This record gives sequence, structure tokens and C-alpha cells, in this order.
Amino acid sequence: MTKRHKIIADGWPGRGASTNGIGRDNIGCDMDGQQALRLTPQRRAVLEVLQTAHNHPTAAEVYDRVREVAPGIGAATVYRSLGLLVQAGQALELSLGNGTAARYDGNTSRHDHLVCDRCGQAVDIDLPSPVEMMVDELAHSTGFAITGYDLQLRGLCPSCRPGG
Amino acid sequence: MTKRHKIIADGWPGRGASTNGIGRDNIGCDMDGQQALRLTPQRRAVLEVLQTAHNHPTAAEVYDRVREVAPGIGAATVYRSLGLLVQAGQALELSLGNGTAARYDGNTSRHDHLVCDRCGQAVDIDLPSPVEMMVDELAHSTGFAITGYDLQLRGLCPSCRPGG
DNA sequence: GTAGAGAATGAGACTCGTTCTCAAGGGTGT
DNA sequence: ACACCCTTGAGAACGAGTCTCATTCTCTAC
Repeated sequence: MTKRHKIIADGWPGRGASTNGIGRDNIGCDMDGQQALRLTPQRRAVLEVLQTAHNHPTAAEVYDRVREVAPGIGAATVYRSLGLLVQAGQALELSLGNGTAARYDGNTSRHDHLVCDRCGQAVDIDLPSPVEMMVDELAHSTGFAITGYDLQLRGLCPSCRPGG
Repeated sequence: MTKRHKIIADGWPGRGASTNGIGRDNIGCDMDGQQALRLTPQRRAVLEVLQTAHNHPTAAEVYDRVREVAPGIGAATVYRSLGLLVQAGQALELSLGNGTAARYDGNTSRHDHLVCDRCGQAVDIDLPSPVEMMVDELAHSTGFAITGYDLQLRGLCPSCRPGG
């Protein structure tokens, strides 16, 4: 999947194409000739859950929280919305490497994560990443066109540490 | 899962506890009072597939290759063996962050990976990792006990690049 | 040699996360 | 008004991985 979508905001009806013509904005990338992606109420709800979550919810957690706002929403819609938001650059998908469900992050600026091996919580790392410096060298030596990277540090969080 | 096992080598019978008493060695960690883990023929076959693979096979690929040597082996045994070998430090489990199956690596020395977004191939990175330098600082600022890290760079391999 | 304990196996059912399919609903442009 | 197309929700389907269980085998003690 390499397609990106534009996002256009809409209202809050029930089933079907959930647009009502009230307000409209693009939050995805623009002017690339690609099909616009509507920010339907369902998608907006998913996006708001992501942006207000201070942890990194799984799709199932997003689904639960979205249902508080939109009880009738289906799981497929949540998964679809998450995928579209990630494509639109409005969310990040994290695979925290512990074999569990993917987690999502409303903080789309480049940052790394520190994951607790025991409880699974993930915290953002605010330090500047040291990886940048090796990208050019690596691109040259491997022939890869490097588009990004994921750095996850693992360990035990303060409350899971033996002495804490 | 934090248990580690010792591994003791065995022979190559059929079903059941596949030991025959011919030869025996430990390749896991030792002298820790934990239960020894036998290197049964099935487990040895899994280990050999990992060590001879130049790519990073998925569990399903390992299963396929092991069946060439041991046609009767079951999927559960392969999954169990992979998990045990990872615990014993004889293999690494990679989650390459593309939502696909876990991959395994017989090269157990610490190294990073460069993953092609299109074809999924992963190559080892031989450069010294720049992440070490931030570990201490991060442990101090977050309170985590940092035990390791995973760095995966993403991009397009030479044959998947637009111009190649 | 024999019995008992314990470990490992293979088959298949099962769980879980995710994607796919499809009919229905609703907005949009003409 | 109408046709077209997008989006939705429900549920089936899928794939990866785990669990259960009867069976088979080794090891140890007697």
C-alpha cells in the first residue's frame, strides 16, 4: 500500500456514506491528483480517539473508545479508518515487536518508542534520534532508497522493574 | 516469557520424546539451575534451517524447509521449537513492522535490519549501531531498565527502486 | 527387565487480530 | 429526479500462532 488520500470532513449520520455537506476540509496531502478521502464522522471519531489518547491504543482499544461516541460503528470501519488515517499521514502504526496487536499513535512527528517487556506500555522518546547519521552511509553501501526507520527500545518500565 | 533453557542434543527417531542417547551437548545457557532443553532432531532441524538460511524466513517458511528433512513434523512443533530456540539465545525473532508474520534470524549477534517496503526482503546491517550512545541517557530520563532495542530501516531495495 | 515419571511429539481444534465481501444507505454531480 | 459512487455495518473468511490431548519415547529407580 503506497497510496495516500486526502481527507474531507463531513457530519454525523447513520449508515451509508456518512456525509452531510456541513463543513469540509482536507487534512491529508493535496494537489497530487489522487482521490479525496472524506473525513466522515466515523473517521473523525477514530482520529479524535487517537489524538486524545496519551498511550498508544491497539485497534481493539480504539474500537472500544469510538463506540462510546458512535455505538453502532463496526469493527471493519475502525480498521479501515485506521488504515486510511495512517495512509493519510494522520496517524502512525506501531508494531512494537512483541507479537501482539498493532498500536496506533496520533503523534505523527518522527519519534521513537520505549516499550515495556512486561506490561506492554510504550512511551515516546523525545531525544533526537541518533539514527539519522547512518542513513546516508547505509543508503550508499546497500543501494536501498531509505524512506524511514523504526527504533524501539525494550526494557522494564519503572513500575515493572524488580525494585519498583 | 523470560525463561531460558539449556539445550541438549539428541538423535532422530519418529514421534514422541525424540531422544536416542547418541551424543549430547548444551548450547543454551548453563549452570543456572533451570531445566535442560533437549536438542531433539526436530529442534536441530529447525536450528539448521535457521542457520543455513541467508534470508530471514518466517515460521511458515521454516516449517516448509524443515519438512524436506523431516516430512512428518508438525506445525506446532516448529512453532514451539522456534520459541524455545529464541529463548535459548540460538535465534532471533524479528517483527519487521509490516504487519506480516514474525521472521527468524540464525545470526544471534546484535545487528539491525534494512527492510524493503515492496518485496519484504530484509538485509542485515553491519555498521555499528548508533543507538548505544542514547541508552544510558534514556534509562536515566525515563526510569526504564533498558534491555535491548530493535532498529529497522525501511526503504526500497535496489531491484524495487523505481530506477532499478 | 519392568514400571513410573516426565518430556516431546503430531494432529487438529481453537483464539485472536485483521481483511474481505456484500447489500444497503446516503451524498454528489448532472 | 436520477444514476453513480463512496461509505458503512455485519459477518464470513483468513492467516498466524497457541493450546490440548493422546501417544511415544527416554531416563531413572528398583
